[in-house]
Amino acid sequence: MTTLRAQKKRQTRKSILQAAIRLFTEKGFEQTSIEELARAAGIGKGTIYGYFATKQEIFLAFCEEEIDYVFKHMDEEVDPEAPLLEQIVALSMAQFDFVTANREFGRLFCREIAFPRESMADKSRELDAQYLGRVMQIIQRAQQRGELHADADPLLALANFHAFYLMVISGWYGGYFGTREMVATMLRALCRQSLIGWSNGDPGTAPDQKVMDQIKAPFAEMNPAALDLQEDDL
Amino acid sequence: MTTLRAQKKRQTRKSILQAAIRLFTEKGFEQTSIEELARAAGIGKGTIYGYFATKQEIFLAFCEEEIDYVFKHMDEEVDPEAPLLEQIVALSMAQFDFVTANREFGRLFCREIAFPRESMADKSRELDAQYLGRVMQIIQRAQQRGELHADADPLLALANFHAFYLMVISGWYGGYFGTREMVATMLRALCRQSLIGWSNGDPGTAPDQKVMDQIKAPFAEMNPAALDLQEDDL
DNA sequence: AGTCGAATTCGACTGCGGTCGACATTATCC
DNA sequence: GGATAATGTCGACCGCAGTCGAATTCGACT
Repeated sequence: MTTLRAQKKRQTRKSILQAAIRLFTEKGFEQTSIEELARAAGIGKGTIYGYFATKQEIFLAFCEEEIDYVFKHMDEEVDPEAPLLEQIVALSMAQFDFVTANREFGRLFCREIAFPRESMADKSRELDAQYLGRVMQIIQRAQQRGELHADADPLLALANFHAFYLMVISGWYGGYFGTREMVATMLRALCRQSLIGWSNGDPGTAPDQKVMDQIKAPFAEMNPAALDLQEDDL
Repeated sequence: MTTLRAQKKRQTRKSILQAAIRLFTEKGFEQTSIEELARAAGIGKGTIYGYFATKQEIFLAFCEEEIDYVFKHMDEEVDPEAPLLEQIVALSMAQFDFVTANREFGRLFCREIAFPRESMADKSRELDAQYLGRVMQIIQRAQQRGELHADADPLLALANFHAFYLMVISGWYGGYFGTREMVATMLRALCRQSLIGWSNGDPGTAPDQKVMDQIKAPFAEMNPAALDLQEDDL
């Protein structure tokens, strides 16, 4: 018995999401007010809060829709028989491209995923499970075909690669890696280095030294220079 | 010639920061309104915006004050002669303890540091340079005394360890690591594993298997289960 | 000292996220 | 089918971050 009420509710929820997709894409998340969204969905402002508790929650629902779409394509782009390093880098960079397609959007997304507020933790975990699950799959396949040590801990490997992914995105937003190429190079260098400890045989080609130098340039002065305290207290 | 104006300006800035430290500590960042802050600092609301462009900026300035204080103590706790693994873990966990002393505060801090908005990028870089600089120092010392391969790239090592730090904090906020012990164990396991590839000789004792199992438990079902798309479109 | 321009202070005002309680619609029970 | 409870809907309203222009204070120059 799908009651009339339940039907309407689903319909309204969909209207909101469709309006969200349109407006967020058109004018961005922060630039779209709840009132606007409600009007576009053909309902009153207060009604929205019967479906989503906060604006952030609408954002996450929006992401879910988008990311479903993206992952469908992503799966086609990663060759399941390529070396582990290549698969990891390809998948991570695909995710990176999606996230940073719109800088502003990506920052909000990363914040919500990496450091979710209590109330969003479940939704957030659900979302990056999409990504983590795929990495895990890649790792397990690599282990099955003997590319990874048999006694290597897959979960530790997953955490390892996920850490690198997080770091390069953070570095991108922090301005440490200015270009996509630098991000890719750094990611690959990190994964490769760690695979030396994890894998049997050659983990992959070394990173491009020119790009690495480019990355390093701004860190020239980071030796012991970080300690200059000001003294103008009281 | 320190003009009267400049003196007043510095004084007012300090009043704001002192009020911020008191109020943010007492009732939290989100619970403190700009108006309140202004009143506590003995000035009008609008005046604050002559000193800080946004509320976030006040937050970062507040963090700066706090973190200066924390780092002074932190330096005393890390033994510069201990094995690299121990130093990295000790420093990272000290930072972790500081950041998560107040869960709410820490989340805002991490978001601002890891994924800063354009306008905050400089301030944000300046802040984590405090942390990164110390890690770098530890790495370089380890390399000098031969614990790390001479041809290991220090910057890559820095990125490597920073990635792990970011990941465990993110995991903590995402609810993957419920306790401090789990965070420490995971961090140590990751660092140790990567040091196998980086270092000469034994990188350190293996992680506590019981805690690792504890961490793994929730991931039992993460094999290929991440792919269930809903089909209620149109 | 007196005057003018620049810097600073201030609170009323705007816009927005989120709440609330009055009202409307649908389900349930006799 | 009619009465009552449960569930949805709505926009006026609240609190707060950030803006703006009028008013005030300060420094420089005569």
